[in-house]
Amino acid sequence: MSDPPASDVVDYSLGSVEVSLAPLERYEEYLQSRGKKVTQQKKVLVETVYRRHEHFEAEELVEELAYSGKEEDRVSRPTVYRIIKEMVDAGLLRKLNLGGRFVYEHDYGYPQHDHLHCQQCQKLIEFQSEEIEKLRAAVAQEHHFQVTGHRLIISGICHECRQSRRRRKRPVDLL
Amino acid sequence: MSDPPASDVVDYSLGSVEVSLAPLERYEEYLQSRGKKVTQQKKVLVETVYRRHEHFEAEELVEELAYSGKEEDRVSRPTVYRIIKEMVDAGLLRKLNLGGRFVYEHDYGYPQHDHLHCQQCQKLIEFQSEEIEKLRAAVAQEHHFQVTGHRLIISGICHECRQSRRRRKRPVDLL
DNA sequence: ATAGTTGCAAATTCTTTGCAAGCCA
DNA sequence: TGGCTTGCAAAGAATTTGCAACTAT
Repeated sequence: MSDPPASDVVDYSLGSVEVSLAPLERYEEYLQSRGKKVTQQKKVLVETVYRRHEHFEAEELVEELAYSGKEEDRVSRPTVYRIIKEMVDAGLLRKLNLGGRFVYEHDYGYPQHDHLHCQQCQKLIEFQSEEIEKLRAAVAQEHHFQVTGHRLIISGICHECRQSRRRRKRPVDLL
Repeated sequence: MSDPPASDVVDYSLGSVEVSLAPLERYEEYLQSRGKKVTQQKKVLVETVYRRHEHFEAEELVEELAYSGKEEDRVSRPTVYRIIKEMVDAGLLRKLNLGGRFVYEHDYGYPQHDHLHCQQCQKLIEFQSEEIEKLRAAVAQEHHFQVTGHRLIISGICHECRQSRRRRKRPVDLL
């Protein structure tokens, strides 16, 4: 462990949302409300996951925690999976599907957003748009559907990859 | 096998798109252009998948084809997976992620659309909206991103499930 | 004390691969 | 014929489960 983020505002790419509790506190609140326990492993997971704002896969976390510095901070594979799932339920993490792969991202203290997914370099670019909210509401009303959320992933080729492609496609390079 | 659909227009929920070739013909065209072969198994898969317009999972198809009527129409598990993948590449099928599960749907002769996913009964409701096209284009331009497609799934509770929930929640039922 | 938790090993689920035999162009 | 395909059995990757030991409350 080490100093956990004080609380609220952090400097993330899309900014952040005002939250009154730090992730760990919020998680503890969730756990207590369900009669679940706050363990060393859960603290390690929250700390590790919130130490940086990046999308990650379950197995990446498993590897990182299998050989982490202090022995007391090591968490087994099954437990990593169990806790990740609990964190998703708790609203701390969000699970995304990228054409077959699952990645997780912060879902607490972070604004609602969607993604552009580069099929070439696998990069994820976040963006926000209020239009989607409206669209959601309109479609939902039409179908008497009660919306709880949505997932929008726009796929294609990012700026950088387009440039390298263009470069590779120049006549001179093709000969 | 049995009589394959004549060609173009069929009566699907969202209507259909004008296509000049029947799915099988289109697939054959794809195969020929790549020096791949048109086999009995591939014909069976296309016929089975296009016989009805429903979302299905790979394993459902495997089971259906493992015990199908005529012995000559049986297709092994690995082959079902291989051909499904090829059909996706050929543009006949589209692969969707539903929070952990993969389902496939027709992607040829069928209009572009998105889904409402009921978290209660797992039902998928299709809908169309031109708004998304605009949104896609706008976001893409802003990020110099070249769009090839998108996936939007709005999740929540469908009309029917809302009603049964409401019923279950009436005071008299709660006591 | 006691119910939730953990790690380990084994089991599952879904999908893919190696390879010899078979089939289409 | 020659190369793409198939089926079978086995391998894999990702995730989950049974269970005895452990720990937070």
